[in-house]
Amino acid sequence: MNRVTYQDIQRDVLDRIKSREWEPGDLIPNEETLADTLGCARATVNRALRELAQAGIIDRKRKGGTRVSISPIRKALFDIPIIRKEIENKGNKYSFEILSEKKTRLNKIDGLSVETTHKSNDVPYAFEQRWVSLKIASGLKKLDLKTISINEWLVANIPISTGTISFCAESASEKERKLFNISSNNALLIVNRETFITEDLVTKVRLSYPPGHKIKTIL
Amino acid sequence: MNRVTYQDIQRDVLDRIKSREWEPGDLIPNEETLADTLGCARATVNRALRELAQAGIIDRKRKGGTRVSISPIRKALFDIPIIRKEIENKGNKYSFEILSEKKTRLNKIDGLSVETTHKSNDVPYAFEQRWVSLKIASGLKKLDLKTISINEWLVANIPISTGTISFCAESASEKERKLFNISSNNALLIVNRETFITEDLVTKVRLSYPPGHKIKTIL
DNA sequence: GAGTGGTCTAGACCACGTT
DNA sequence: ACGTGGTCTAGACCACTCT
Repeated sequence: MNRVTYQDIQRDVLDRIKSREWEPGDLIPNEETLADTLGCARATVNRALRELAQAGIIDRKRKGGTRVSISPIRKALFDIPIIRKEIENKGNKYSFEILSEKKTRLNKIDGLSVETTHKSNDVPYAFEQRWVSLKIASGLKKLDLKTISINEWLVANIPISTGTISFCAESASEKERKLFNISSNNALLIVNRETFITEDLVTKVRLSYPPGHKIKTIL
Repeated sequence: MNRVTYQDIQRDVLDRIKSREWEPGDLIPNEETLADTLGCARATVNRALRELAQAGIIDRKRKGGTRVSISPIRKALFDIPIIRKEIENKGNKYSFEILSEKKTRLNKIDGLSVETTHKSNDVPYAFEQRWVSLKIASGLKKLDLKTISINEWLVANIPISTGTISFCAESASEKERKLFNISSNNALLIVNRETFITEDLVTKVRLSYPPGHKIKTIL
């Protein structure tokens, strides 16, 4: 007699939804009933359903019960990798080159503006324009910059942060056309990121990828 | 005497990481020790840490213990909205126009290929090229197509699915240039999606957005 | 007021991975 | 072999929200 696991319960519930035994909008049995039916503790049912609710498959309300989500919010979870790892995971050699570096102010905050080219097997892979708050960058030595990229230094040294990210498409600038050696198809994928530590803007990045680059995920 | 909640524990752990009491790579106390220290049950600590691990803040291994993540995988969670809602949320009027529709085969499966323009206040907002499996599309009446878009019908009627999504940038085709009325800056943001129900490809979509369109999220 | 999910507890056993 | 996290249980009390 095997125990019923929370994953068993999730499979069971998903199967019933797929088979349309429970349709979108339907109320499903409450935790206690399910626990009795399935022969397990209520806490186990709770964990199974809580996670399904997190995933947007079902909606739960105290007293209101649990329903199959009517318009499940499709959520896509992206991993934002360190570019070095992204390249090395493909079995290629990573390198980077700092094109320029100067002090600038952004929103009246002193910072450092840096332009970097990330390369895969010595071929330009992405172009990065970054501003870093000086308060943060002060911990960043010239020596470090020779060996690791700013972003990697940041993620290794700044454990927790929040921020925004957005994707868009732009035509390549003259500089980018030269860098990526492109002519006709000049549509670049642009990723913009802003990172904050408790209200303070730490760094702002614009990454551009050459035509053909894809960012993938699983729904 | 208030009970210690799993959220209290999460705050406590995050504070210690932010204050660098626990630095990236450090081993943190095991569940039992933490439970004793904080004065709560081990299960409560477990839930708190399990969720932080899901979020990529810490890494956990049986026997190996729990460490502050060295290179926290930055995860970005996107909501994939129904285009109609995306437009209506901006306070604009949604409409769509079916440009073409014909039977085609994809990977030896019979299906329907449909091209649709989604409009915001009657201005083209996105161009959709979609293939839908006929097995699925058979439930989709001509009548339905007049009132709701295919995608909306699908999310309302197909509760569970998995799939992939990817972003890239492409130059506008002749058709897209005319549709969006663009000339010089012709970089489009492209979203490709494939949706499966238990191994079977249900629908495959390519959405193109005109220059300037952004897809945003919070880290 | 009553029903439902949300959470905590104390104890137990198991699974994995390091040693 | 042993230490750690992973999970289940049975019971309890609480918080929300619908009627």
